[in-house]
Amino acid sequence: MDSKHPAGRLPEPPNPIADDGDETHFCGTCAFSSACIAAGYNKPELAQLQCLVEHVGPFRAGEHIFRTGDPFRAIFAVRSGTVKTRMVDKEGREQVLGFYLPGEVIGLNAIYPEHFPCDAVALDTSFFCRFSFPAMSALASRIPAVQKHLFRLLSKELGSASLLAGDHSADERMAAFLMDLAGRYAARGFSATRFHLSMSRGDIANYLRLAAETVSRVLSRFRSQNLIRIEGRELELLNPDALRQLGQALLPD
Amino acid sequence: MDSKHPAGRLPEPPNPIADDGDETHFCGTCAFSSACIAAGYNKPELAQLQCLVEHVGPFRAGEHIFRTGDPFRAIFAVRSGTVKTRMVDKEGREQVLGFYLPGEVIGLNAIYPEHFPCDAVALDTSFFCRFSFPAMSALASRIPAVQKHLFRLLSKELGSASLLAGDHSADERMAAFLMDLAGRYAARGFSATRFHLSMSRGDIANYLRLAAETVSRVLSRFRSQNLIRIEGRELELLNPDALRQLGQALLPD
DNA sequence: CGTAAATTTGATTGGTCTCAACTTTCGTGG
DNA sequence: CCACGAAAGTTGAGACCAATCAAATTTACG
Repeated sequence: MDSKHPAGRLPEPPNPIADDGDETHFCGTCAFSSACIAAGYNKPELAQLQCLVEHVGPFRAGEHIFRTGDPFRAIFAVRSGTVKTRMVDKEGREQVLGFYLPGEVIGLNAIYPEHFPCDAVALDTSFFCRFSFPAMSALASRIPAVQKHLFRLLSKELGSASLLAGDHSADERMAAFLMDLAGRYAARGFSATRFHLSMSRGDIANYLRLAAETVSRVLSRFRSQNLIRIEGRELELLNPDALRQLGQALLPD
Repeated sequence: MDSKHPAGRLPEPPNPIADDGDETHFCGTCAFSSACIAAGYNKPELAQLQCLVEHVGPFRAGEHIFRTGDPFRAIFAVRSGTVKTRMVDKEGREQVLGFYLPGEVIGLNAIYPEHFPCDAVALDTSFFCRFSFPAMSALASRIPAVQKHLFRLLSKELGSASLLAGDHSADERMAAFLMDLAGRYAARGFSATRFHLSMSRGDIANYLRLAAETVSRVLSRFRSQNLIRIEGRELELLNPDALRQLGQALLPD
């Protein structure tokens, strides 16, 4: 054990799987929470919002939430678990487009083409809130706050392409990736310094446009620099400031 | 003259600057056309749509349409000219996010942050239709087709990040870039095989995450392979099929 | 417990960047 | 109209980071 830390094993991090028994907490951290609140928990409109939501799942690791070419009928908020979206070109090469954590929304890029342009694959056992898009649009017409919320969701996703931008080194991209995940977990109320990487090294590499071997090497280097602790897919950020510094060119602010 | 083609100079391509005297044609190719049509050219709503549109310009090459941090109040449809959007990090390094041609819309990524997250810089003398976003939202609430159109615009832009995706060779990225431009010009009624590159080699390189020298080398190679003719910024695609083939991994379908 | 998949680590290769020099284009003013 | 300087673009040579190839090891799972 070359780690300077006492424990031989990383303790289990808090499991970022929403408690099905705690609707209020989950909804409070969901990307739709402000829309739901705007609709009014105590107004008749809420009933309509509830109407168009359907809880779906579980999906096991590797199962598809939707597939490329499926007709677009709904968007999905991740309720628990993790999802990757990906495209597969005709030579069979996979391209990972993004990872989605509890509270985040998938499927928005299907509105225009009216068919899903990518696959969504569960990385963990996952549950979702399914929002019928026609019903959601109709509601948005009647409740400006819901419309505004949808515009904001779409616009927000437009701004999140920056991890891939620029010709940055493997270290910069990896540091930015870890800090991005940390920030997104923190935004949903989970630990920002200890979490589980639901995706494989290969998926991370693919997403960051690196080779899987490079991801492994960078993580090893970060560990030897005491920037992180990592055992398998359990991660602890030991020096978030240094990581933020490393990835600053790719991170917001 | 090492070219096998008879003419010593490339003829001037059709100038993709909308004819101000031909409103109908421009609006027919604008990204908002279907919204305008949906609003109904002969209904009272059209008056409202006209109300919230303001023609702005000219902006000369190098002038800003908006700057990072400006409060978000409107989106802009390019009426004529070309625009690049870019972010500048605190070390002063520029990152080109995209190029926008006549009929395309800029500013959508500012809805969520409520401030523009990037600069928009004219590459040509340019004119715009400015759409007040609050007014547009209000109209969208009353006219479902307008709302739908905004959703589609936003979603479409989500799907257009693919040129940057993947770790592809300089040749693949350049070929895909040229074919993407060609397709977008064609969609607006301009020539798909002869057009002017309004952006510098440096801007192309930055956008494609290459060095300017690499862009220059790739274009020279394409020329020597008779895939293109290029003189300065005047471009002719001599073998679009081969270029599409080269860039297929990055192009839709 | 055994096999396949994932991960780590090492050695080598290669494509693109960097540095550098030169040419061309463009805008400006004499 | 031409001269001039600055910016943009081209081309070459060498260096370097990450990809690829290869192999050992660990982990996951039936």
